[in-house]
Amino acid sequence: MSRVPLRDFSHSLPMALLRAREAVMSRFRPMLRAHGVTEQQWRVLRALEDSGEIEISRLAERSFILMPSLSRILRNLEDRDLITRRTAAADQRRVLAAISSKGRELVGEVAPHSEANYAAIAEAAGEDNIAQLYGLLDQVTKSLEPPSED
Amino acid sequence: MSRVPLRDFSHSLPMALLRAREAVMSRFRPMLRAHGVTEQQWRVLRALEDSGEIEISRLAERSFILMPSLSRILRNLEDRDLITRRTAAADQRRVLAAISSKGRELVGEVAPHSEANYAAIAEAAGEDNIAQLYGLLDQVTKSLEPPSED
DNA sequence: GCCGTATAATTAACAAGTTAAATAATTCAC
DNA sequence: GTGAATTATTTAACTTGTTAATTATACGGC
Repeated sequence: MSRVPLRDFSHSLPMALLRAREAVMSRFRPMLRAHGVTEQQWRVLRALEDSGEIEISRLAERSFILMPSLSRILRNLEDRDLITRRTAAADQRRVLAAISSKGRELVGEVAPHSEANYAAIAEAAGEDNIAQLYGLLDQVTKSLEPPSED
Repeated sequence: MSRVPLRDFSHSLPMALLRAREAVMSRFRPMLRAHGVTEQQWRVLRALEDSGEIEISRLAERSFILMPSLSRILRNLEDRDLITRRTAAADQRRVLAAISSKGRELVGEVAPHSEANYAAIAEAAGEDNIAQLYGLLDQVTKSLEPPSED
């Protein structure tokens, strides 16, 4: 009575993705920490600088952070005067967030280090490997997304 | 005075890896939840079934969970009688963990669903895309790991 | 045998992930 | 216009991630 052999534990796709992500992020975290921001706080600041004032629901999509987490992160960043929040005049359910000048300053300080890290990573892993990886990740991600309901 | 343009926000490697992982995990989480385990608890149970009784430091490596998190997870699983813990006779600093019969039962229930999910994912994304992705992830991960200090 | 150091595991403290519930404002039907 | 259903955000509760500190045991030189 052969038991169904479980997939070799070390070869699961979620684990492989987690490992790769950790390999990348371990090169960023110390630098971000030195500037007093977490990975997610950095994602939010970067997204806000990109987008300008934006509804926080859309910010959640762009930064790929769930609303409950984002809510806490924005409270933190607001308390540190790195962002501002205000309710939209037209629809008072909506909240608009924007990066502050202090926030922009911080991004300006961190960005060069971030770019340097990306360059180092590209060099270590090989530009074309990275490019190929992007393509494959995008493709697999899209193919796994739930069938759009229209 | 052109400001250094930041990498297009939507195209960062950590984000791409995160998105892909989420696309995969969103197909597992509801099923695991229905059986009362989190993703990480499942990783631990699977690793323990694979390895037999094992030092928890090695368990941390295999399940890719940091020791403080693992400590809490093992307490939880032990409270639910899904695993057992004992200190090693030879070196009392070391703790050995093992899956219990109740834990094995749970794994037996969940495993078929897990396998079915993997099959569905492979079908949706394409077997060869997945295989190629594994290879690339492994390669990039290895190339980014800190130079071994020997 | 004793002391300093190293190692294994846990605990602490704070941030974030996940699911569900609660709040508040808007819209739509009537 | 009033009330039910909908939508945006926040809060709640629990689990995990991350870094630092603490505890307990083992080892090595003396």
